[in-house]
Amino acid sequence: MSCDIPELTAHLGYRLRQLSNHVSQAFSRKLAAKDVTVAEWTVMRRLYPVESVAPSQLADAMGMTRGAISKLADRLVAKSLVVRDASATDGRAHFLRLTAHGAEMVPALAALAEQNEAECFAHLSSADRAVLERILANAVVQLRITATPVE
Amino acid sequence: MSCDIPELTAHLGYRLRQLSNHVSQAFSRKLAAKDVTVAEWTVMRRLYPVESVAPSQLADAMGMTRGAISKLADRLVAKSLVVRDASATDGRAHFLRLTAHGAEMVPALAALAEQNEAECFAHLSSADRAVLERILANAVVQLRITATPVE
DNA sequence: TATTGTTATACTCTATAACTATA
DNA sequence: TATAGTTATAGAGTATAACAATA
Repeated sequence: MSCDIPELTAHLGYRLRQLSNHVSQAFSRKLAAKDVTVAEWTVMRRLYPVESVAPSQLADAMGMTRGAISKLADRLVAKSLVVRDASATDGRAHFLRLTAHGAEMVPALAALAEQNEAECFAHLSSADRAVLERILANAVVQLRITATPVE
Repeated sequence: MSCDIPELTAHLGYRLRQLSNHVSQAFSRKLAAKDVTVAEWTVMRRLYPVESVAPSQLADAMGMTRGAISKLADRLVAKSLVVRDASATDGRAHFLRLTAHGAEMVPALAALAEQNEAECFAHLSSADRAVLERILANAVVQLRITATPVE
């Protein structure tokens, strides 16, 4: 026989992706009702508590290229959720800022995030939930993961 | 203050996506050296132990549309890793099958999967690893997740 | 009519690299 | 010359829907 190859399901990476995709897709469907993608929500959530952020800062924080952030910002501007401000001191620099309309939407979107979280992890015992939280947080530190997930 | 919104990092879904993206992207980079994507590997791994599989079966098993499977198959055929056979009994039906070249590649690709798994989860204690395995496997059952993850 | 599979179209996200304007 | 940001291009993935051939 030629089957000395482990099953796909034997890999933690496979299981992780399976569950993560399910959770993200469920969230994506909820956000779609508000015409917002997960990437757009993540930007909005990051802009919400601050005055404004430079695209380059956002790119670093989210582990995306500046080109990708530019396109994301284009979509958010087209939806009137975000505006671009020119810097007063540096002719090259810009800042992204939530519009009043964008800021108003954040609590509702955050509620969808909470709802998704509740639905997807309702089956976990509180002990399992705590363990999973600890393992995931620790893995992010151990693997030196800095990027914000988008997909 | 307007900050009654939970941090992004407070969500299990966020952490899960962060780790899952890291693991998948690391795997994707390893596979790229062999000019294979994660989705292509998953198809190859599924074809490996069997004679042949219909595109529709593959679509169901992987949670993808038939159109998506068609495109994936096109790429695998273009790379001479897979061939399409016509069914002898049903003029509509086709089957996908690994070429000799494709089958030869599977063990090397499986080794990359093992290597990625080892690198990404080396920091886990064996107890944590067992717990994570149990939690993930149980979540897949509880949430009735049937699709093979691709991204 | 229903089913198999392909094809067309469109959208999101990704990356590299060329480009503009400014420092 | 280096930097900030945009834009162009290309590729992989997603989905819906139209289509051909066959059952």
